[in-house]
Amino acid sequence: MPSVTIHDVAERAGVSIKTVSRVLNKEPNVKPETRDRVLAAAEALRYRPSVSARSLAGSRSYLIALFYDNPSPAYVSDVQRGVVTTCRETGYHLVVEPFDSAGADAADLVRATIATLRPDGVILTPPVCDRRQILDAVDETRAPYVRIAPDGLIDRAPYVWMDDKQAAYEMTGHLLKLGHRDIGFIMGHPEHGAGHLRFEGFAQAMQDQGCPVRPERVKQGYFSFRSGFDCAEELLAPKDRPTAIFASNDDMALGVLAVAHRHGLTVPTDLSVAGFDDTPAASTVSPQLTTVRQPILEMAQAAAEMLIAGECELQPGEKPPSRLLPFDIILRESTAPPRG
Amino acid sequence: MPSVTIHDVAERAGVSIKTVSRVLNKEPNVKPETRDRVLAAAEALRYRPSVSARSLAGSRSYLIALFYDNPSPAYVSDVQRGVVTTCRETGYHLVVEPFDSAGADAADLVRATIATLRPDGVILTPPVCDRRQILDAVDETRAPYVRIAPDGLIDRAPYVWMDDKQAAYEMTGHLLKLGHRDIGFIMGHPEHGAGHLRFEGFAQAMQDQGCPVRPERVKQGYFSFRSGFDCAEELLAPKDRPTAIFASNDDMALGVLAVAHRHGLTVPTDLSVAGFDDTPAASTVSPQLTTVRQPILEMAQAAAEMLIAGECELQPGEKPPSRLLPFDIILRESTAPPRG
DNA sequence: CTTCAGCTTGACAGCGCTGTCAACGCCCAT
DNA sequence: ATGGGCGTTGACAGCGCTGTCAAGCTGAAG
Repeated sequence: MPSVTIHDVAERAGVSIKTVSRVLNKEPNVKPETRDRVLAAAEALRYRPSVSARSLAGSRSYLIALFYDNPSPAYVSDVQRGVVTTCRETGYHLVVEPFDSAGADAADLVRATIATLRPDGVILTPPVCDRRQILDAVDETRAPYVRIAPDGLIDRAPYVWMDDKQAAYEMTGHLLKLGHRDIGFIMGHPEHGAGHLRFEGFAQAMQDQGCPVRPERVKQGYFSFRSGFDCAEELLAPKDRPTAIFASNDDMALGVLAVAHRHGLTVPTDLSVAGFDDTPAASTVSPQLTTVRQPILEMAQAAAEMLIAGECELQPGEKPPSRLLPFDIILRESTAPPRG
Repeated sequence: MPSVTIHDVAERAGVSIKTVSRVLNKEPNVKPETRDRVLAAAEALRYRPSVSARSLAGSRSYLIALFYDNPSPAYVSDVQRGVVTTCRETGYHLVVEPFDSAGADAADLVRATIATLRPDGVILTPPVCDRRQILDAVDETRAPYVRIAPDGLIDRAPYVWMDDKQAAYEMTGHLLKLGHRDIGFIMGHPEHGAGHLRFEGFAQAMQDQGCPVRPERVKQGYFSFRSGFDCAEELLAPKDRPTAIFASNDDMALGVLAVAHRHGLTVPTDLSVAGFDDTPAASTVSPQLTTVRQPILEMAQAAAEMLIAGECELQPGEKPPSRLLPFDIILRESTAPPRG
């Protein structure tokens, strides 16, 4: 391969390869003039250090590994873009490992991948970041890792997150401020922690405004369009129905929209609907959905930053760091004051 | 790091590291008994060769790089899963590089990434695989690469594809067989080649059945929901309207559905609608969309196979290989015989 | 003018593996 | 018996870089 090596740069700059290495790694104690010569030579030769050589010789691999298991493609896509954005600034690269995190050999795959790649950091998204077996496997390799939006196990390892409860609180507040008093809520999958937090936020907001949360107004969904549809059917069929419905995610909110439509209810005039996640569909449907935007990209960026900065190489007993990122309440067409 | 090296395995098996290397790389001329001893030792030690060391010492990096620029998340997700599936069987890993392929520094990014990573293969998806600048950049690095569903430049480099024209031909045939004679067509983005091919397939099918393609029935869309919506508006507003509409992709077909709905038309009774791509939304909406499923995952798998098998390391003048994969026509609820 | 700290630089030894090449032993043909 | 071919194995030299360590130099302090 006709590739240019550090040697070529050293020769052209009239210094030793070690000095080139110093300059490229921004090590201190290099005379500015020397630095400039080296930089010029590297530039002229379009020199790019080999990741393999660096990782073999040094203590960094310039690789971040992302393990994920089938969250929505849009979610994964955002995560990847976020991570890569950060990586670009620092010469890092992202290796992706989609896999079945519930499979029998999931932990082995994680161990094997980390062992061969020796990434400087590992990123885990839900639901991978909530599986003990996987966390154990990663721990075993001693590779630094961050979890994105983990559901509990807060003290165990570093993570980045957004405040689901607060977001649900504020969204409910929005509905309340609009004048709604009778609000239906569709819960998320019982095994998914965020679902629970969102309900808590809802309940808290209602309580703070002196609005009772009527049990028959709260339905158990599963984050799917279908479950949203079914819950909405139960909520909207009776004569006595809520003036607004807050679904724990957009897919279910879409189900609510469908049911409202079937029942001849106009959204938002007859019924306000709020979702959560700001999925692409949320702004495609008509009326466009009022929802909560999760800072997915930002969380991913933050995760990569923490890893690359070395913030996740913990001493035993050290408290794992974490970062909280702000969400956005996206007001669109599906919410309005109640009729009358 | 307390990681086990090839040395440890060699010691445990009582052979030289070279022999371990032979066994792991499935080189010939190793006594079966020796092979077994080595394998047992490697197994016992849970040995995993270091990708960096292998790539530095040998001629393979065990890395595949995927460059992509914002096709839909679902598309990218499928591509990645396909590639990774193949990678897993052979100890390869996938590095992803989302980027702005139209940016001024796009080619540089490609060059730099390939130079530092030295991947054994590069995969390019639309629209990246259609940009001359990018192809030139990859060529320059002499890294083997495959394009997924490229739009032309057929002789230039290896690729995998599906027959868009034939698929559109067959889908149109389906509509025709149902009894439709007056079919509207919504074209894709003019700069996206698949769009053109799909139109050709449509036109060909119409012609073969002696159905004239009326110019006012063909609208220029841009693959977006919005553009589909607008085109459908033009198609459906007049009294004289087609009995079926074939949109070049699902997003636009969804737009058609929305317009039909606004106009009080029932799909498929009053209007048949066909899409292309089989996006997730296609089976979520009501009525579910009749569409064409692209073998995205399979194309990605094939691409990785070609790369790993070395089929893409071409001699100058050698004809680039390609693989054609079969699509599926997915018949769902949105198409039916025309009224009366 | 000497001393020593501190800045700047380079020599050198690997990192963990593969490619090359040579050595060894075996079996068959002569 | 002898030579040649080939299956099997290991020694060894790097791959392109970083970490270590020491040398050379400078300038300030004594």
